[in-house]
Amino acid sequence: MPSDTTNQTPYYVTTPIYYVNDRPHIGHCYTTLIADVAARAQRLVGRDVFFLTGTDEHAEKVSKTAAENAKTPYEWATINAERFRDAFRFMNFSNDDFVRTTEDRHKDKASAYIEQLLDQGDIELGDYEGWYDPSQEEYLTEIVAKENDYKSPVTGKPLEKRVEQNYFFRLDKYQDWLEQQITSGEISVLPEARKNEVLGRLKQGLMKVPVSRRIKEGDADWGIRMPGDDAHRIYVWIEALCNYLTIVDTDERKKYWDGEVVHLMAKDIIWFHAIIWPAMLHALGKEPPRTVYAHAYWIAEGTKMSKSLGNFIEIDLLRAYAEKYSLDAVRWFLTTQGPLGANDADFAHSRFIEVYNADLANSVGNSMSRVGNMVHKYYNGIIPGTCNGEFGFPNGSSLQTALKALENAGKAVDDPTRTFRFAEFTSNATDNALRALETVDLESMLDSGRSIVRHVDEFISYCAPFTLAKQLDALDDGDHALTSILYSCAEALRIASLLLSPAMPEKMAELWRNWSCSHLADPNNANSGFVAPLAELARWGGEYSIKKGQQIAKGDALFMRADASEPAPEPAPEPERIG
RNA sequence: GGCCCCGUAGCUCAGCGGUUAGAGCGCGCGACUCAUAAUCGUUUGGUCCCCGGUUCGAAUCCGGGCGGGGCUACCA
Repeated sequence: MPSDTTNQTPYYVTTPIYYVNDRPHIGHCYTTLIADVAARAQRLVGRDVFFLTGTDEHAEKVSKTAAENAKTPYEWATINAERFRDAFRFMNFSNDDFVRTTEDRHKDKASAYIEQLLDQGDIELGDYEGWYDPSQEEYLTEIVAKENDYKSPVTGKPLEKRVEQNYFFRLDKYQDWLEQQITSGEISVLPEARKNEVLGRLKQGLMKVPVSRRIKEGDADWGIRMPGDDAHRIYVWIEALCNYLTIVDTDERKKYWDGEVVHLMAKDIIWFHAIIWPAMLHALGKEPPRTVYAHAYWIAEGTKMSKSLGNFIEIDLLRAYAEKYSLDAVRWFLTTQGPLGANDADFAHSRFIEVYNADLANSVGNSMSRVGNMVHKYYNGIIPGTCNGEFGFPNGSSLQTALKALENAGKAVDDPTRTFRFAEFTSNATDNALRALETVDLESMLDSGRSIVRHVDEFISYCAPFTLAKQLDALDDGDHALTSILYSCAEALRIASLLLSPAMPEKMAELWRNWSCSHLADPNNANSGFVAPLAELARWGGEYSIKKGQQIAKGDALFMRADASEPAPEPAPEPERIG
């Protein structure tokens, strides 16, 4: 998509709603972070964005742990939902809403959807027969049961064959439709590896899926009752999926479901999102999601995270990293080094430092710092003039003058015939970023921003404005040349900063304050929204460009270089918490 | 058991039939000094997991193997 047009389709991005009994860890933060970066990027583009996350609260175990902690299920869920809210606030996520499945706005609509499916015959009563593991209180599939010799994989006790009456969703009716939708890409299942997995499994055939649970003696009143049958409640998973629709199923928000719907999640729950949910939507007469994107997992210092090892990277460790290296650095590391593809990614301290120094301190931060410093040093921080960003062409002389200065100083000039076109370069980078964004390729989107930074660094080394600055009196055109060079560096970095801002909103807002750039509705609030779409903000020499006379303050280093020999941050000792 | 993915430079990965296989990072060297001992240039570095096959030609397609990982529907 060329940068001079703005996609007007509303953009709706979701994360799974998180199981309230979990403690917020890197996995929850990562999925929500990529949703946040995508949402911020789309808002920057100028689209109408709705970004939803929240908590899934009607699980049976929630009422159990609540009882163990002498709380009602709702009180317990509230305490834990707050932990997610805290974690997400800390991560500076820009979600437009936070759904709790215990809210009426969700329950009422979810219940209505199920009722509709019942009325239509898409949900019907039937018998569920399976191998029950009494010790774990769960059913195992025939295959799993057989593999374990019909014994509990956990306790080794014999499994029981049980029959239970349940309501079933006729998923089997939608096999052909699903296959067509996914194969054709109408529902885009990403990454490709996951799409193959889903299609492969689809070929094995679909069964009816149980969508209710019989309410047992002594059960807490928790969850949503099956419409028309108080003996059952809606199975949490089925009810939970409905959140994506319930929360935007209002007059004001329905435009988001009619727009581009993108569901993000980790790979373990792709089946629910790529198969069961689209089939339910189709049965309800709603459009399926446009994109179902399942990322892989984080591992910790080369080791898989597990409950038994207790090595989850929890929010407190991320807080410790943010404390030391800044939150935006953490966001950058997670976004660019994360498991967005099919392979798992490693959260390793040495890697964090490497990436922090290479990408942020030495590249983005340093480049902005050196340019700011030169404007400060040579022009008292006031941009003396503008430039079209073209160097080395016949009608210009700035680069030639700069090279002359190098020659006068007895310095080597590598290739005197080089040319630079910053307007074109930054516009291409912007287009590349937009193209990457369409497939949620955030790493490559952000790299487009960084490519501008690299280009600026290369340009500075090539034309050496600092050498030129020492000969302003000796060269006729010296001042004009220096002005052109510094302006172009600053303007290019300004455009780079826009492309980097979805991952690092606070740091880029800081740069804009230092450089007096008015991109934000409120310069002091990085979350206040952009004053224009990217196509206008990023136009070289356009309305929002750096102007003659604009103040460029040196400011503090955005990312101070990290010392690799220092020990890795550790989570602060945790204050007493329930759970 | 079934199905799927991955295995390419020290690390992370791109390339998926066609000139001497690439990028970023790291390492070494040179240059530079505006900048956060940053930057720029450049070198080094690879039986493209193994064995067979198809082809004028394979990292790329096919078959088989080895190694790593995933999914297999009621924990969420």
